[in-house]
Amino acid sequence: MQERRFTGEINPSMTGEKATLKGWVHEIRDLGGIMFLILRDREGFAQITFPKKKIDPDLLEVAKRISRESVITVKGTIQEDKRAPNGYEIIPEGITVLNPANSPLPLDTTGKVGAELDTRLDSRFMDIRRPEVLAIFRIRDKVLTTTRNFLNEHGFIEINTPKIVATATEGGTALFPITYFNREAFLSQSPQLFKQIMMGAGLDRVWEIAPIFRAEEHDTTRHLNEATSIDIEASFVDYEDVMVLLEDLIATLYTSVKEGCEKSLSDLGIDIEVPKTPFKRITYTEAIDHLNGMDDPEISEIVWGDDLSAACEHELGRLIGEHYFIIDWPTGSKPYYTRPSRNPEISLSFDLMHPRMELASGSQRIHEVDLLTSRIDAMGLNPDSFEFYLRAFRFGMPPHAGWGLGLERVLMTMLALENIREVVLFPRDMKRVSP
RNA sequence: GCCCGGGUAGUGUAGAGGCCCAUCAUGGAGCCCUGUCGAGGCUUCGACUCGGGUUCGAAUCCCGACCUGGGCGCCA
Repeated sequence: MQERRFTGEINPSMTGEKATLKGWVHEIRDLGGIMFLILRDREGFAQITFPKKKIDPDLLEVAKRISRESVITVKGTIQEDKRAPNGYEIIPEGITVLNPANSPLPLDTTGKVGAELDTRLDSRFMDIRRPEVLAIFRIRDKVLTTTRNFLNEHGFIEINTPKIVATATEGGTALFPITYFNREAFLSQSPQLFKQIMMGAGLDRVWEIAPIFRAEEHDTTRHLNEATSIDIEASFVDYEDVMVLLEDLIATLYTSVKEGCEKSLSDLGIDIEVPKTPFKRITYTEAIDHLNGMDDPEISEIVWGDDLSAACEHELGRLIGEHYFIIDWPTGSKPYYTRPSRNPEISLSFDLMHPRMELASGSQRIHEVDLLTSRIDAMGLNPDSFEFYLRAFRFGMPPHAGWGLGLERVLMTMLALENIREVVLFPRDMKRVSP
C-alpha cells in the first residue's frame, strides 16, 4: 500500500514501512559509493539514500540525471538511521521524474547564495520554495484564519464591498482611474463608505478582508499600491470599544502564530513575544508635548495639528517600546466621517501604532446627516457626489465606530521584516505590476 | 514629487584609467571519492545594462536612456 505522504508525516519509528513522496529535488550529493538526494515538499525535507552497490543500477542512472528543482515521485522504504538529517531516510525502489527543471535556475533555493528582492520577485514561484519564504506565507494564512475566527466569534458578519467605485472615499488620496464602459470609475481605496452603509442596513457588526488600492507615488519599504485591509464597523459602540476589540485581536494573532506556527518561526529564525493588553493610550496632545521637548529640531518643531512625521513616529516608538494607541487626533487631520468630541477641535479617533509604524486607524463615526454633510463640505468635497452614502444616514443610522488594519503591516512588524513586499506574494508598487 | 546610491557570468560579489581577453563563491558540464547534511578534491564553462563622449588606453571618468536600492514627502 503506497500513498503519497508529506515529509513531515514520516518519522523514524515508521522503519520498514513503504512510502511514496512527491516533491522537488532540493539537492543531490554524490559521494562516490553513496549518493544522497534531498527531496523537498511543503512540509520539509526527506533524504533519499542510494547505497550504490545495493541499489538497482537503472534506478541509480535515473537519479544521477535528475536536475535540481525537478519534480519527482519517490517510492521506497523508510529506514531509521541516526546519521540521516531527520533520523530517517528513504531507500528508493522507484523514481519517476514528473517534470524536469531547466538549468540554470533563476535563484538558489538552498540558501548558499543570496538574491536581491527584485530578482526574487521576478521568480517568485521559485523564491517561495525556500523554506524561510514559505514560512511567511504560512504565517500570513494563520493570521487571516485567526482574524476570521476571532471576528466571527465576536458576532461580526463578513461582507464584500465593491472594488470598482464611482467616487473617492476620502477625497484626499490618489485613486487609480479605470474605464468602466463609457464612464470613469476608480479602484476602491477603502470599504469605508460601504461598511458604514451596512450599519444603516442593520447588520450591526461587519468585517471585510479585501484589497485596497492607492495610487500614491510613494516608494518606501512600508507602502504598497495594492494592500490588504482588515476592516470592521460596529453599531451602538464607541471608539473605546473598538480599540479594545483591536488590541485583543492583535494579541490573539500573536498568540496563535506563536503557538501554531512554531516550525515557520524557526524557519525564519525568529521568536515573537505576545504584546500585553491593554495597550498604552496616549493622546495626540500628549504626544506633541513630548515631541516638543526633544533636542532634534526635526522632531521638536512639530506644531499641534500637524501629522506625525516618520521621525516623530520613531521617537514615540522608542519612548513606548511596544504597541500603543495615539488617540484624540485633531479633527482637521482625520477624514470627514470622524466624529468630533465635545471640543470640536479634537476628534474621537485613534491610530494603532507598532514602535516601527502605524498599523491601523479608526474612530467614532458621525451618524447625523447634517453634521456629516457640513464636514464633507468643510473638507472641500462636494456632498452631491456622496449622495449614495448620505442617503443611508437619513433613514435611521445608529451610532457606530470602526477601524481598518493593514494586514501587511501587522505581518512585517510581527516578523521583524525590513520590507513590506516580503509579505505579499506578488507585490504591487510604483515600479512593479508583473508578475 | 525631492534628495542620495547602484547596474559586472543563472545567482551573489571583487574591481577606484594600463596590473582585467576581469576576482571569489555558488551554479552547469566532466572526473575522483561509502554517511553527506553549505560535503570535499581536480578540470572546465559562463559576465562588465544600452547609446554617445573624454583618453594613446575605459568595467573604472563625463552625458543621456532604461532598470534598480534607500531616505523624505505624500498616504483610512
